[in-house]
Amino acid sequence: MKIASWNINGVKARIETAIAWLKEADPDMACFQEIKSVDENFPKEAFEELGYHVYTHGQKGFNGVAILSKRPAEELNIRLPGDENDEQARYIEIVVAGDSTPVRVGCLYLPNGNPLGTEKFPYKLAWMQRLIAHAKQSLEKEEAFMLVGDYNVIPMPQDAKNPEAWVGDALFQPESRGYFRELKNLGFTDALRAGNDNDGVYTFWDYQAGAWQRDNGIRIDHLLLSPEATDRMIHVDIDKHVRGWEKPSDHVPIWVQLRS
DNA sequence: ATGTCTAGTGAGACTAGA
Repeated sequence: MKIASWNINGVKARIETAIAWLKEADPDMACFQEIKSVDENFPKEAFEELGYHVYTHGQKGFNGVAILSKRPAEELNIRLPGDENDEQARYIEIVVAGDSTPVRVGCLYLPNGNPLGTEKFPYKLAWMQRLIAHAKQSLEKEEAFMLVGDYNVIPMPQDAKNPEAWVGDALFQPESRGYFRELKNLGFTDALRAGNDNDGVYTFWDYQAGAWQRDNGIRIDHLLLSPEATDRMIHVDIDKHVRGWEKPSDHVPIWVQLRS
């Protein structure tokens, strides 16, 4: 089972690019972030034609997450528990049947948190604490479980081309990195780092200042796998070439193949 | 440090968010 995550930066602007990638990559499940669409306007039919069941949790203007899955959801949960006043659409989770045991996938768009000194940064940290609490509870189920998405966290200096440029940024604060580490240390495996210590592995290149042409990237999209999912991991990769396509998102897809 | 993009509003020479 191939499971992918991709911040598409607007489903309306990205529909042709997304369809081209789905046809090429043919994932069994695709988790999208930043759909920037309300549920009613999400182009479900275009994805259903490719054989996907479509689950969305959108809002007007920005944020928004969606999961496309060839297998139907046996369970669907939206919103991260822990704050009933949080209106931002940043989390959707489904469970599908695997060939042997169920697979639970949470698709998340973690708050950016910039600029520091505003309410945005404490919101990010509070959201991360809620994610840790939810992850802790979910791990107790001892399922093949994964938390995938745009974490807006650069875990280590080697995850940025120019780490010094990110020192004052919410994506690279000690608190942000600390909570990411705390989450991972609950028992998850950072799929990409399971067998790859290389520098220069990125998932995001800014639209500005020729970041893509200079390979000035950061690794902020992550696949965190529970022990049960990690045991079934066959391959993980980043579809870097998609950043060079016409009308690209500023993020690229990252995916993992699990033994079904 | 800043060479951009997306959606929304309302029809911008705009703004917010990233």
